[in-house]
Amino acid sequence: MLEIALIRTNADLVKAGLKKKHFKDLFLVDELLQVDEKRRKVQQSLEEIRGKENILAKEIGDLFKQGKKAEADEKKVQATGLKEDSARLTGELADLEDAQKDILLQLPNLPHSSVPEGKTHEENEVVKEAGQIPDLHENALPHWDLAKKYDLFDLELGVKITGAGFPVYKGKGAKLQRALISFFLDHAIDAGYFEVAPPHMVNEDSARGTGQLPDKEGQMYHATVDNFYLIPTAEVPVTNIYRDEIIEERDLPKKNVAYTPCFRREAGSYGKDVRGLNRLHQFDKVEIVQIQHPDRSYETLESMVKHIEGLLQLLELPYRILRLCGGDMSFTSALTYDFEVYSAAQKRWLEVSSVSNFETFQTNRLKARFRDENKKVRLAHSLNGSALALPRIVASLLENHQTGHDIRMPKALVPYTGFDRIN
RNA sequence: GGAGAGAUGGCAGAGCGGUUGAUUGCAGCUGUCUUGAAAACAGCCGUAGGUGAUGAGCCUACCGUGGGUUCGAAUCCCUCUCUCUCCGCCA
Repeated sequence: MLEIALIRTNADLVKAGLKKKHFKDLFLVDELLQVDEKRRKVQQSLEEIRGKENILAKEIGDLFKQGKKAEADEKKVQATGLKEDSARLTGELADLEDAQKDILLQLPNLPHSSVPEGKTHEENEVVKEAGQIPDLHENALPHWDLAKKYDLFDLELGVKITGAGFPVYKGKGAKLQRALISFFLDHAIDAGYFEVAPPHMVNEDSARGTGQLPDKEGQMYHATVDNFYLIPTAEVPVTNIYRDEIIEERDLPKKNVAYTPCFRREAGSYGKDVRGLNRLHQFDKVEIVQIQHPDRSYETLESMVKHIEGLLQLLELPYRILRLCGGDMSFTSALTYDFEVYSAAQKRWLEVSSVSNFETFQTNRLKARFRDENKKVRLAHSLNGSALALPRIVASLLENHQTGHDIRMPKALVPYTGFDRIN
């Protein structure tokens, strides 16, 4: 959620940013300013009346103590008269506040100045491409066929137990999951992240805090009896650790890493995008989250990019880093880098990580703040990134490292898997 | 799931219809003293919104949540949530 103060003082800047993000309803900004002005007027009149009511109430109390009942009753009549006005204005104010919030929730975050112009993913900027794309033999198999050949996971079995998009990992496939999770967690801990294992379900407040609600409830599984949501990413429970908190500046940055399964309904997906492990309803992911001082959040973003890049290098996968253009960025992000690995048998790039700086967009809604050197309470910046999401890493690991008679494991992973090839 | 008790500022803990945004203690901050520290003493010490200059000051709101009663509610009534104790069930 954008800060109203910024919109009030820099409406043109806000509009320019929204335009870069290809946000259509620019008129909302002016509408918001009008509502805000009206709201403040109503609030002022209401507070004036409330002030009078408070004074009267106090006077009545004093009169009663002095035993001057008649005078007190007279004041009571006055106070009752004020009540009508204040009740009316209270209702008006609540409506205006709702209207203001409603518009505010519709406005996406403003893009950072380094965000490239553009509307679709085709205009994303390739910042870097690295690693060797393997020259596979002709009968190289896509990962879903490799899974059958080596008995690594079974999607049909998942359908029987649950439904489409819920794979059953088996044997070395299952162990590979466990190995990757430990591998990712250990490297994050080495990089100074503090591990947390959060709940896999969250309440409504948390879902609202990170922006899944009110808009994206269709994306989440909902346990209606208890009104809990299955998390679509660890970002939700981990970032909510800092909801309604004020952090001392010396305690920044807060660096957390968490492994969780992620649950996404992914309504409307189809075709080659969902084949094999390309898109699932349940998958495992290790997520890194930071709460940082506004002056240092972009350095932090770069360090997160470096961390993720290091993981891909250790896994010996060909990858590229994209800086997303304004139109392709998420609603909440100010700057996003996507990481893609090349899946050599499918011959396509698969997104395995997305790392973003949200600046104060999330923390404004979360009320995640810090106390700066002048004792002033300010909104912190929040950042997060996948490090990494497992299924597509597995897909690309299997495809890129297949030899025809087995699949080689990258050296860095062997201590975790306990085997150096799948055959 | 059943019965009971409770939810107040960073923590502990008063208050139970009228200068209570809230006694007090601890923690924290500033000053005096000290070479420095400790101790002692004095002062400060919640958040949000509005208005001011992103200052001072002033105003309003907030004592788990949402309603209600009243001129006035942390204090009374109702709803929900959560915590604790006991019983039941259980990985």
